[in-house]
Amino acid sequence: MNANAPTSRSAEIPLILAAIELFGRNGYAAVSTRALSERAGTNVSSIKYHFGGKKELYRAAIVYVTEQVKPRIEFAMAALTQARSLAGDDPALQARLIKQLIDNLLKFFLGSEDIPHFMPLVMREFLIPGPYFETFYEALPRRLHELFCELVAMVEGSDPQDETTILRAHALMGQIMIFHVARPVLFARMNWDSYTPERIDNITHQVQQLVLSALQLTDPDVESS
Amino acid sequence: MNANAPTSRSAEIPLILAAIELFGRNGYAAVSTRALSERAGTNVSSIKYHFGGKKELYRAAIVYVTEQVKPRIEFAMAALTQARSLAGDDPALQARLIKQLIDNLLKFFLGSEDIPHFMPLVMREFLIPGPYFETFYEALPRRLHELFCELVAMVEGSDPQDETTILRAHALMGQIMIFHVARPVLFARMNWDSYTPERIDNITHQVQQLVLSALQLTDPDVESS
DNA sequence: TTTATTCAATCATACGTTTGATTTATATAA
DNA sequence: TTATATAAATCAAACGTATGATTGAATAAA
Repeated sequence: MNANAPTSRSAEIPLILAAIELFGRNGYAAVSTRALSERAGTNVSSIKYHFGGKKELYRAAIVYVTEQVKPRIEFAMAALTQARSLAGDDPALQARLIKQLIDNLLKFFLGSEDIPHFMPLVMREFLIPGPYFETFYEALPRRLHELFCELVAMVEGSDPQDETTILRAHALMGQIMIFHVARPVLFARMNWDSYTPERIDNITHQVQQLVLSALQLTDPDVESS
Repeated sequence: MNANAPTSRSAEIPLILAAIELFGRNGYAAVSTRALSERAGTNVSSIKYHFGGKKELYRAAIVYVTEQVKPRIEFAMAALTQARSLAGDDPALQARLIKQLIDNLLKFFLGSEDIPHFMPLVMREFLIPGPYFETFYEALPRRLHELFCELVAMVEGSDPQDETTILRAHALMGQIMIFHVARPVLFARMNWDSYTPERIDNITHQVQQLVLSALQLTDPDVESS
């Protein structure tokens, strides 16, 4: 029983990776089974054999991405829960927690990560829900959203379930998300064609300052003028 | 010479409206010429006759939407330019200007407007640029972006062309945009299925407070506690 | 052998486009 | 007004192609 024997089920992962890439770039309808199998280096019929059809391959791609990203979110949730008990009522610690989270999220959304090509697919499902939105929503955006609500509730001393808290957290998350979502617009405006590390650093700093300011926190790492 | 005679060229507008609706809802590749012509109540071949093909119909839809929305943005730009000279250094007036703009934008993005169905198409082009992104970008998002940068620059006393100003304005716009863009996520989270006027009011209020706070302005319409 | 996987070839269908005839509108002249 | 010529617009039908799905033989592994 060789665990990484490439013989059996060898076409499944290549097909899923091709699906993540092509569906992410062009959308479901614009990608043909032939294009998928060609990118994966397999025969067209392996899609039916391994998954049942094009739709099921799309679903498998979403499940795959979800399972890749889930542990990170779980980890962040756990870390936050732990940090929350430490941060307590200390505004400086709260501010650092928020800065850290913004930094992580922006690197996650904008940076070239180790799992390279899955973001477009995630975003597509995020923005234009497909038939498997539920599968995806429960595992990813919901957790992320709850995470952010916990933070806002902590700072403002409110209930993380409150409508107001959720709306405010949602709005603040928009400051991060828009840099991924409206990328074409920002790039056209700035004459950019990629997010370099320096640009991400600058964006991170500006967003951190805006969010801290919005939450009436002062940055503990900058002496006030 | 009856100006509104429905006889000649009567299939053009219905086809464009069908294109705005269907392309907006399902994306370019997922919509067939037959579906378009059926929705418009015309024959398939009128697409070739009036526009040249499916691609050109898509372009016509973008141009149409652009021309519908452009005057509003021009008007808002003019109003802001005028208001800016009045607001000057008065933080209270600046705050009211910002509140007003946020209110307008959220109503525009979330509310059921007079031109009812074009928002999904606009957003699609916004998020996933098609071959006619340039046409669209110059007329809409660019103006909106500049508008917001002007405002931020006014409040912070900075140059509207500065990278920092643009990034901060971009981030703040995210607080508004996300309520349109991540609509499926928010709805799933809140168990909503539409933006009612009350919900839009609440969202508007929260975003206004967050943006004012981020820009270190106090709301002139609320006495501080 | 039995089972799992790949492959070239084929199926019916849906696609965007095109055709050629037909209908409708407009203009001109008696 | 009516008749007629020209142009504009619509239509049913068909074109060739690409699609997702499927087949059955071939290959590999247990």
